Amino acid sequence: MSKNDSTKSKILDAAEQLFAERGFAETSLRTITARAKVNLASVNYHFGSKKSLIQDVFDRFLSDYSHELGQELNALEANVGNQLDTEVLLKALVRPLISIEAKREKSISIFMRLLGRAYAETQGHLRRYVTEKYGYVLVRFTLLFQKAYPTLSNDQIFWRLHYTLGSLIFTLAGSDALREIAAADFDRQMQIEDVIDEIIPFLAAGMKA
Amino acid sequence: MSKNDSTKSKILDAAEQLFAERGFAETSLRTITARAKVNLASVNYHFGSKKSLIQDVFDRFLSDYSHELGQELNALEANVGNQLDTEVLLKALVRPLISIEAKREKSISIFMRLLGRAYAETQGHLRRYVTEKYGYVLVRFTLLFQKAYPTLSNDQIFWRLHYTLGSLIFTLAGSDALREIAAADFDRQMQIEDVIDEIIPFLAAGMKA
DNA sequence: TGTACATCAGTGAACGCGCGTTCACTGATGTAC
DNA sequence: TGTACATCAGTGAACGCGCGTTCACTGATGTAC
Repeated sequence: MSKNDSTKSKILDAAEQLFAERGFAETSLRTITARAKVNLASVNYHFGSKKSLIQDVFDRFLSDYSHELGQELNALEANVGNQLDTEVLLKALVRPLISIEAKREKSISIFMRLLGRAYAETQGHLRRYVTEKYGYVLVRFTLLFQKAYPTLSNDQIFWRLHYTLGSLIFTLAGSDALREIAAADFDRQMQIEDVIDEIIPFLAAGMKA
Repeated sequence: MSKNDSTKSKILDAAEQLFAERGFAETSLRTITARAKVNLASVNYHFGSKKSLIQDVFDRFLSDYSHELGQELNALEANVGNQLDTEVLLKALVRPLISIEAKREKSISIFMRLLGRAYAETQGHLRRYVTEKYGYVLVRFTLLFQKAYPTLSNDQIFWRLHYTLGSLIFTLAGSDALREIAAADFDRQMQIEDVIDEIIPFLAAGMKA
C-alpha cells in the first residue's frame, strides 16, 4: 500500500481539509473518518487522541514549509553583501508556499486557515507547540531583516513583521472567496500565485515606510 | 435595575469575552452563565438559542462601530475637495475603535478577535449576517477610497483594502500578547492606541504603493 | 519447510460525559374593571 | 381602593444527542527455531 492511501494518510488528508474549513472543535472524528472512509476507532489507534491528530496535521505542513524556508534562508545568508531588500526577503518567505501548492492543490489556503486558527486558539497549547517547534525559522528570518535594514529598530521590525504576517495569512486564508468576488465584480480571473505577486509590493512598501 | 447589570447584559458581557477568548464552539452556555452568575436557562429565555446570542453579541459591537464610522464618513463626504488621502481615510476607519475602547477596556481586542472568528466561520451564517447587515458601511468607505485614488483600479482597491483589514484585525486581535512580548524583549511599553498609530503609516505606504 | 508465537492494522459496539434545549413552575409586577 | 387576571423574568431539573475514547476482538503478516 502506497504511503498516500494508507489509513493514516487518509485521515490526515481529510482532517486538514475539515479543520481548515470548520475549525477544530467544530469537526468531529466521525466527520473526519466518514470523509476518509476509514473506521472511527482508527484515529485513536494511529494518533492516540484528537489533540495529537491536530498536532500531526500541523507537523506535516510545518515540517514541509520550514524545511523549504530553511533552504531559502541558507541561500540568502550565503550571499551576504548582495541586495538584501524587502522584496527578496518576502519572496523567500512566500516561495515555499508556492512550492507546497504545486504538490497539492488548495494547500496554501488550507495551510493559512490552519495557521489562523492556531493563532486564534487562546488555550494556546497549539500556538505554544508551533512556536516552540518551528519558531526558530522565524527568528532566522527576523535576523535577516535586521541585517537588511539596520536603521530600523528591532521592535519596529518585530511589529512590521506581524503586520505582514497578518495581511498574508488573512488574505491567503480567504483567497478562494476573495478571488471569486474579484472574478464576479471586476471580471478578473486570478490564480493564487497572482494574489501573492500583488500583495508583495504592498507589504514591501509598508516595511520600508 | 440599570441596563448594565440586567441579566441580559450580564450574559452579553460574559459571552463576548469568552467567545473572543475561546471561540464560539469552545464556549458552552454553562461557562457563560457561570461567569455571568445567572441561571443557565436564562440564555434561552432572553436570546432563544446560542446562535442568536452570538448574533446579538456582534450586533452590540457592530451597531456601535458602524454608527460612529458612519459619522466619520459623513464628515469626509461633506468636505469633498479637501485632502482625502490614505492617512485620513485610515484614521476615519480606526477612530471609532478608539472611541469604543474608551467606553470599555479591552474592547478593541475583543471586537477584533470576534471579527476574526466570524471571518473564519465557513459555515458562513455569521459572516453572511454581518456582511448583509453592515456591509454598506464598508461600501461607503470603498467609494471614498476610489474618489481619493482615481488612478487605482477598483479591483486594486478591493484587494488592498483586504490586505489592510487583515493586518489590522490580525494585529489588533493579538495586540495584548504582542505588546507583552514588545515590553519584555524591547523594553517598550505601548498602549493599544500606540499600536494603531504605528500601523497606520505602514498601511498607508502599502495602499499608495 | 513447518509450526508456534508475537506484532501490527483495523474493527464494531459500547461507554460516560457535557452539550443545547425544554418544560413545568414560581413570584413579582402591570392592567382592567 | 380592591380584586382577578395577564404578563414578565427567572429557575431547577430533566431531556435526548453527539462527542471522544475504550475495549475485546479479528485476521494478516513477521519472526524464531
